[in-house]
Amino acid sequence: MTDKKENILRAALVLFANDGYNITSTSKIAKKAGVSEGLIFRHFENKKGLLDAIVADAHRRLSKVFAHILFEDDPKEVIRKTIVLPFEMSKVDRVEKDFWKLQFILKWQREYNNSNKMKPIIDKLTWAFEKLGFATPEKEAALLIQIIDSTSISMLRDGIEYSEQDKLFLLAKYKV
Amino acid sequence: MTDKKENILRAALVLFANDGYNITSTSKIAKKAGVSEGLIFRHFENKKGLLDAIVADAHRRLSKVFAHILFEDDPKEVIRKTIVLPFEMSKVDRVEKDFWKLQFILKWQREYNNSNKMKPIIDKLTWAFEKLGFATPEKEAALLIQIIDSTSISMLRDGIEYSEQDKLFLLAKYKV
Amino acid sequence: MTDKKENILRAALVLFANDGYNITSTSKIAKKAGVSEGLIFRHFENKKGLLDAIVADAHRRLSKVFAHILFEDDPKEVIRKTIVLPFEMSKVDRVEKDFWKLQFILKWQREYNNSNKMKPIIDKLTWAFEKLGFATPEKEAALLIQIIDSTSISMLRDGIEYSEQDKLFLLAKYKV
Amino acid sequence: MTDKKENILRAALVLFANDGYNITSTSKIAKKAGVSEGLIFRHFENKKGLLDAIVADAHRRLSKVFAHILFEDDPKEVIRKTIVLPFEMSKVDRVEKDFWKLQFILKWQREYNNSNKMKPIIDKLTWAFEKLGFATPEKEAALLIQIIDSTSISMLRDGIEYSEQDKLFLLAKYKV
DNA sequence: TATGAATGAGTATTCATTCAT
DNA sequence: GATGAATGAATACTCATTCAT
Repeated sequence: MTDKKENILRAALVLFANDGYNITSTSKIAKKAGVSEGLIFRHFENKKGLLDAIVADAHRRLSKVFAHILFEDDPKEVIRKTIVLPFEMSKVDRVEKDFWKLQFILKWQREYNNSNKMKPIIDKLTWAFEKLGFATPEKEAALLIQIIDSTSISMLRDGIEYSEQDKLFLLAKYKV
Repeated sequence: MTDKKENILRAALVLFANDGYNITSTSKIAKKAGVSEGLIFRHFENKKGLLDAIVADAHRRLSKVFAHILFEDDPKEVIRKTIVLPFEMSKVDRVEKDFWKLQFILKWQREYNNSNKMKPIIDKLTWAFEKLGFATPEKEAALLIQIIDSTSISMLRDGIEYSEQDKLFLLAKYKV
Repeated sequence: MTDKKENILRAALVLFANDGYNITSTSKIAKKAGVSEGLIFRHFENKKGLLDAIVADAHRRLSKVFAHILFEDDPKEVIRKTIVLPFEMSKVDRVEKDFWKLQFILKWQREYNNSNKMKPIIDKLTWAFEKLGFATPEKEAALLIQIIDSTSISMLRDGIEYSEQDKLFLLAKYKV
Repeated sequence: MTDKKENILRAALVLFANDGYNITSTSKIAKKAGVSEGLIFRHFENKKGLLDAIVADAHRRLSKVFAHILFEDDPKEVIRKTIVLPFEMSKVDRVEKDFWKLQFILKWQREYNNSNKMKPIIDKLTWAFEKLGFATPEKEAALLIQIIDSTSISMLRDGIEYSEQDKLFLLAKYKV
C-alpha cells in the first residue's frame, strides 16, 4: 500500500471518528491527507468504499483481539479477559482510539450495525458462565457485553478516564 | 401550536432518529411533513433550531420521568424504578420510541452530549446504594446507569425485544 | 395616509437609501416599520410599487425645489440659486438626506434614470448663461449641473462636509 | 489562467456593471460564462471573492492610468492629461467600458468606496494648481476631480456621447 | 385595516464524483 | 499513481408575495 493511500485511510479514520461520516467531506479528507481529491476515488470506488476499507480492517483487528479470548480454556479467565478489554483500550494512542470509537459510531448506521460480529464472544461468555454454574448464562453473557460496550463508549466518546480501581470493582463483581 | 408546525416537528423527529441529523435534509423533512420547505424556517430559526426545539421537549419529558425516581424515599424502590425504566419504554408507540432513540443518538453529537443531565439521578442512585450498605456506591450507581443506558440502546437502536424475564433477571441481581 | 403606511414608506426610504433597493428585503422593511409583512402588500402592489411611491414623492419635492429657480428672472440669481442648492441640503435632517441620496442611487437603476427630469433646470441655466454672454451656454449649463450633482453625491454618499468657503469658492468662480 | 476562469471573470464583470452586484446571481454568471455554477466557487472563494478579483485588477489598471499623470513635471500638462482622461475612455470597447463603469458603481458600495485611492492624483493636481498660482489649489483640484468623475459617469452610465468640442471646452476653461 | 401562516421560486455555496492530462 | 479542472445535483436558507382570518 502506497504512502498516500495510507494517508487517506488515516485522515478519513480520524475525521469519521470525530466529526462523523456524513459531515466529513471528501475534500476535507484530501486536505488532511495532503493529497488531491481525485486520488481518493482512484484508490476507493467512492466515499462509502473508503469507509468499507476501514471497516474491513476493523474486522481483522477485532478477530485478533477476540482470538485471545476465544482460545482460552479457563472460564474465569475468559470473563477476566473480557472485563479487562476496555481498560486496555485506554492505553492505546489517539489514532487507535479513533479507530475503535468509529466502530461504536457505526453501530448507529443501519448498514454497519452487524450484531453477529459479536456472536462468537457472546457464545464463549455463555459457555464460561455456564461452566461457573450461573443460572441464566446467556443473560449473564449479554449483560457483561453491554457493560464492556458502555464502558468503552464512556471512554472513547465522553473521554471519561477509568482508574485501576474501576477495573478491580468489575473484576470483584464477577469474582475473577 | 399550528397543525403544520407539529407536522414539521414530528417529521423531523422521526427522520433525525432514524437517519441521523446531518443526513436529514430540510427538504426531506418538508416533504414528509407535507409543508413547503420555507415554512420550516418561519417556525424555527434554522435546522439546528428545529433540533433544539425537539431537545427542549426532551428535557421536559426527561424531568417528568426522573421526578418519579428522585422523590422516592425507599432506596430499594429507587433502584427498582431505575431498572424498570427501559422495560417500560418498550411499550410506548413508534414516534415516542423515536423520540427516545434520538436522545441517545445526540449523545454522539458533541454539542448535545450534556452528561450532567443525568447528574441528579446518579446522585440519587449513589445515595440508595449507600443506604443499602454497598462498599462503593458511586461505582455501583455509574454501573447501573450504564446498564440501563445500554439496555435502552439495544431496544431502540437494535430492535432487540426484552422479555419480562430479562427484567426479573436484573431485579434479582440487585435484589430489589 | 395612515400612520402605518407612513411608517412603511419611511422605513423603506431609509433602508433603500443606505443598503440599496435590491438588498433590502420586505421583511426588513416590515420589521423596521413595526408592521406585519403582509401590510406592505396591502398598501403597495409590490416591492417595486413601494419604491415607485417614494419616487413619485420625489418628483413632487423636486418640482418645488426647482420652481424656486425656474421662476427667477435675474440670470445671475438663477446661477447663484443653483450653486447654493447642494449646500442647503447639508442642513436637512437624516431622513431628508436619505431621501435625496436615494434619488442619486436610482440614477444607476436603468428604469429610474430619467434624465429629462432635469431638462427644465438645464434649459433655464442655458438661458442664464446666454444672457450673461457665455460663448457656449449649453455646455456651461451641463457643466454646472454636473458640478452640483457631484457635490451632492460627495455629501450624501461619502459624508464629506463642505464649508461656507467651499460655497463661496464656487460662487466666485461664476462671479455670482 | 484557464479559459473558463476568464469566461467567469468577464461574464461577472459585464453583469455586475450593467445589473449591479447584488442583483446578479451566481447562476446567471455561470450561464453567461458557459460553465457550471460550482466552478465559480472553485476559482473564487465566494461571490464577493469574484468581485474582489475584478477590483484587484482595477487597482492595477488604475495605477497604470494614473502613473502617466503622476510622473508629469509640467503643471499645465498634469491638468490637461487629467481633463483628457474621460474622453479617452469613450474610445475603448464595450467590456472595457463596463470595467470602468463598475468602478463607479462600487463607489456606492460602502466596502469598496475607498476614497484614498484618488489621493495621489488629487495631490498632484493640487501641486499643479499651486504652481500655476491659483488661490485655493486644493479646492481647484477637488473640483476638477469632481468634473472628470461626473463626466465619466455621464458617458458610462447614461450613454451620453461627448464630442471633441466638449473636450476643448474644458481645456479652454483651464487654459491648458 | 392588519396580521401571520404559508408558499414556490430563487440564492449562494458544498459535495461526491469524473475525466483529461 | 497523481493532479486539478470541471460538473450537476443537493443543501440550508431567503425572498416577494398570497391568503384566510
